[in-house]
Amino acid sequence: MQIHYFRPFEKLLAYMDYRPRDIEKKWRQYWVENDTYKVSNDSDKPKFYVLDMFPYPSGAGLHVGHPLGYIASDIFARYKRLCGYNVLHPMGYDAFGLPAEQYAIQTGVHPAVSTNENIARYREQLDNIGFSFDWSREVKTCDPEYYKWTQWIFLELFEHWYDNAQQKARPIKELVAHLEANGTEGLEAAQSEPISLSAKAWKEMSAKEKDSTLMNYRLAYRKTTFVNWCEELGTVLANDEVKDGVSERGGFPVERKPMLQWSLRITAYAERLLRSLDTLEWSEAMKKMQSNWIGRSEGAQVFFPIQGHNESIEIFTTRPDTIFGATFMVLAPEHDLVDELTTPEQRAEVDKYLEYVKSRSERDRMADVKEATGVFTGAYATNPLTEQLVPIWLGEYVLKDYGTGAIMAVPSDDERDHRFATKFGIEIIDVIDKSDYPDAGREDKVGKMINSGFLNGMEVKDAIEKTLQEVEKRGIGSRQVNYRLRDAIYSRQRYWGEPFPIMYDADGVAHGMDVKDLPLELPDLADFKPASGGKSPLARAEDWVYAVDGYTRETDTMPGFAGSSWYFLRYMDAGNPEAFASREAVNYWQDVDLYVGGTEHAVGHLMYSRFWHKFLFDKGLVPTDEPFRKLINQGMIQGVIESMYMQKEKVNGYNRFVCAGLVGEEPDKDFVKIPVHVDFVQDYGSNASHMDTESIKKFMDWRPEFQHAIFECGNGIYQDGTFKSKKEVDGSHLMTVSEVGKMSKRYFNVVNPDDVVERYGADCFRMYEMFLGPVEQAKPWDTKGIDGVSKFLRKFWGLFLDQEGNFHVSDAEATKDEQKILHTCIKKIREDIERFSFNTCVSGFMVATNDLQKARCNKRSILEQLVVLLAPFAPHMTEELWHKLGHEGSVHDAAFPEFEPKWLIEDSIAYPISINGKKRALAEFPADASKDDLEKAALELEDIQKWIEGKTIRKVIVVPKRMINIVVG
RNA sequence: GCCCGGAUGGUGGAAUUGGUAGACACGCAGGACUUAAAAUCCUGUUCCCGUUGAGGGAGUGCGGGUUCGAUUCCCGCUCCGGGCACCA
Repeated sequence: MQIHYFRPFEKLLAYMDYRPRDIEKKWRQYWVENDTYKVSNDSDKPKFYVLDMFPYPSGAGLHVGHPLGYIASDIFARYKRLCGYNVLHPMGYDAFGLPAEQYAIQTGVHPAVSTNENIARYREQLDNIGFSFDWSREVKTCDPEYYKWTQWIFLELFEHWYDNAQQKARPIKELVAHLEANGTEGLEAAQSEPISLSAKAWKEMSAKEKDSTLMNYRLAYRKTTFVNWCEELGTVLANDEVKDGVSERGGFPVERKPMLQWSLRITAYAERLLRSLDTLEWSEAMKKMQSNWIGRSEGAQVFFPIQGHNESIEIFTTRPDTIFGATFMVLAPEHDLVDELTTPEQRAEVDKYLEYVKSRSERDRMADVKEATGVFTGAYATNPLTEQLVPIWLGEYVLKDYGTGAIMAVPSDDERDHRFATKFGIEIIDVIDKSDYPDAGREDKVGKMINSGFLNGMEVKDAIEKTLQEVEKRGIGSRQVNYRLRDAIYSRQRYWGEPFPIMYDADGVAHGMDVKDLPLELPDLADFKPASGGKSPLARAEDWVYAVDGYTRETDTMPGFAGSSWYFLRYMDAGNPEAFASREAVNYWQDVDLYVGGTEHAVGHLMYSRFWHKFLFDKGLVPTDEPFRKLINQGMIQGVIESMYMQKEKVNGYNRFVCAGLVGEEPDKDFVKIPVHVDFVQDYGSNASHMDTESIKKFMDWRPEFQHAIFECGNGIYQDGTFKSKKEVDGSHLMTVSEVGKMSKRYFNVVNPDDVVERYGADCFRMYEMFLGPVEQAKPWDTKGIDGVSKFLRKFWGLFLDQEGNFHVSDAEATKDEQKILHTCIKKIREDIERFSFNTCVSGFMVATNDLQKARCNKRSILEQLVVLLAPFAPHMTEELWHKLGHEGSVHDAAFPEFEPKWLIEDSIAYPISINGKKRALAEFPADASKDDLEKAALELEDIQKWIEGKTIRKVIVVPKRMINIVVG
């Protein structure tokens, strides 16, 4: 049949031929059969390590937000591979965690079972998207073969201390040797609290005493810390789970309770963690967050002697200059000296206050600063410089774990101290005259000292230095560097985590297990509820706890960040039974070149991983001091949340839903928002979102408890299948509320990538996720726009087809214009991938495809290069085209196209010409025109003449190859 | 409360180093093809005034500033998102 020339039918054939479902399935199988993505540790090529933050496999499965970062990193990994690198691009699962345990408590399903099911589901979903992961290196943190090494690293931390002089971790044995020889003399160690000890005293200690002394130095050690304890739930809660002093789940009272817990001495590494931030290619924001988290401050440690006691209160201040204004002291309510200090007269009031503070979460205590709370202990301390007596108060705004848990309060120069003093009528002495700085705030470090004895007349900066000298001279304190960073609490009273490889002997002395006995596997349990008295569920497994004669096992488990602090190293040599990774593997892969993940891990995971890595570096186990060279943060993909207003009170026993247009100014008073499945809502996500009569019927089928409810809108009232009209209009138009928020089961707005892939194909899904916007940015998901990308892919496919829809490319030489289209595209893709701007890559491909279609180009020399260029983005389609072009191997082993600038050289350039910065004309001038020529030519233009007529030309700015601006007055 | 981000047409976004604001898409409107629909192609689409295809004004959350020129830099706000140490 002869087909006459008209596009539509011809195109129809072309598009019919592109069947993503068949193509994608075929090539995915081919890749598996050919080990296309298997990576060797033995290669002549330069290495490149692209890593994603591994997911926690939740029961809800992946939604379209999860793969965003994975797609970006996959594109980058594939790009690097095409550029000739040996690319490590692995994936695994952060598989220990609370949700699985919670689920187990509710349903009795063992966390291992549900976790494995979830992992299987994740794997299916991931496979569906066509990632280039080397699955032979998969890790699961809950796998004993994996957590064996988590336990091993913990033991290494346990067996080391930090030498501040050498600035590195050293074996405990060397510390013991030092103590035996010299006691604490000459010892510069990171420690919980300063102790001094003679060699003799050390030698005379009992095993138990030695153990607790060493705990003062170990990098993994035990100490008492405060936790949010919920008696009713029998467990410790995260700050997140505590709302207004009660548990979010159940509303039970929560109190701050001291507990003996394992901690990691991350503070020993504070300075190094801070300093090496400079060497990282992370966003400034991310570095700043880390640096703020570490919170280095220089100042003075000062001791305030307590009147009538032998002890002193140690404080740290960054403003020693203001010491003459220190009119009172505030201790954290948990401070060790509180009990001792409190006078009998104040006892009752102090106890009442302590009771109140117990119910306050740390978050509340930091957030509620408007209203100061506190109580007087009845005791006084001596200000060591003024020798005045100052009252000692307790206040919840001072936190036990920050600094020394005590402050000297200077109401004149500290906002919170001022609020406190004002409320309780404590004396305020102005010590800085700020009259030269009218804009300065209370806490600004400027002005001249007054009322400050020997400091009077000095500028603040000099006064700080002078006070430091004076403090040291008088022996009442010393210069000190303080960090906000706290040691990481490492114990969890949970089941689903790594068991500690620790056993206690009859004296309660902690012993690390022998490495050959690792992994210490989690015992099986039928009941995952916490054991009584704040004990971990593991305490129920008595056979396990008392398995070794004379010893009891630690029953707490490790926290979520344990397994995730080193997983990137395991990928280098997954499955190695001899070591966490072989020396050769670690030396070859070195570190992660590109790490992609969410900002929500800004301080937690990223800080802990860096700390562990530095420790392993000290041990010579890894060759680099930092694990993640470059970091890219992906934004969250949000969903549209649609809800209807339902009146809180029922009407004649029926629920009443009311149009958002009818609820008045303060809808929250009388109405609650009931989330509606977004699929039911017309025009969802817009101001016009509404439910018509059909939508309401669907809603009632979905939520049968509302089948007799009243639905009222401006048009009328709908109930039990009948619509009573208020006007002439028939049918409901009930407005819903549209918000942007988390994609979550509870809002019925989750979009499963499988559904999108099924409909449009994985290549389309991948490119659409990228096309949505910059990877780093949060953005709402909307499937509506996906047609544009789908159309693009079919158009691209169409370039390879003749008018009959047969595959046909021409071997004729490409024209200059065609080369220009190609090389414009190569340049853009190369540059944009390098700066992680994947959304603009997609538009670059669209532009090239549109241009080539217009040029009716089907030249092999052009299209073949474009196929390789597109391969990282659309791996399946390009693989099909590559083979159709006659190649044998995979397109993913081809070479990435090189950019040749010669094709983009222009003879002339279009210059915008502005008058006073406003564009008035556009004109082509030769590319090599001089500044003077450009100025002259611009002024002569007709369009410009009318603007400068009768005016003075004050200045002409010519930026060659850019623009011309004429300033007239 | 503290720390870190973000805000550009009806929508997602582009503008890489201070130099043509709105690339590329979605949506919408009109047209071609079709018995019709789908699909596809073409044209238009920041807003306002004006209009023959003239021309002009405003404009990147709000208010100031620096500059020949500001989405971009500085100061002050508003709103939204993330983190704040046991969610992962």
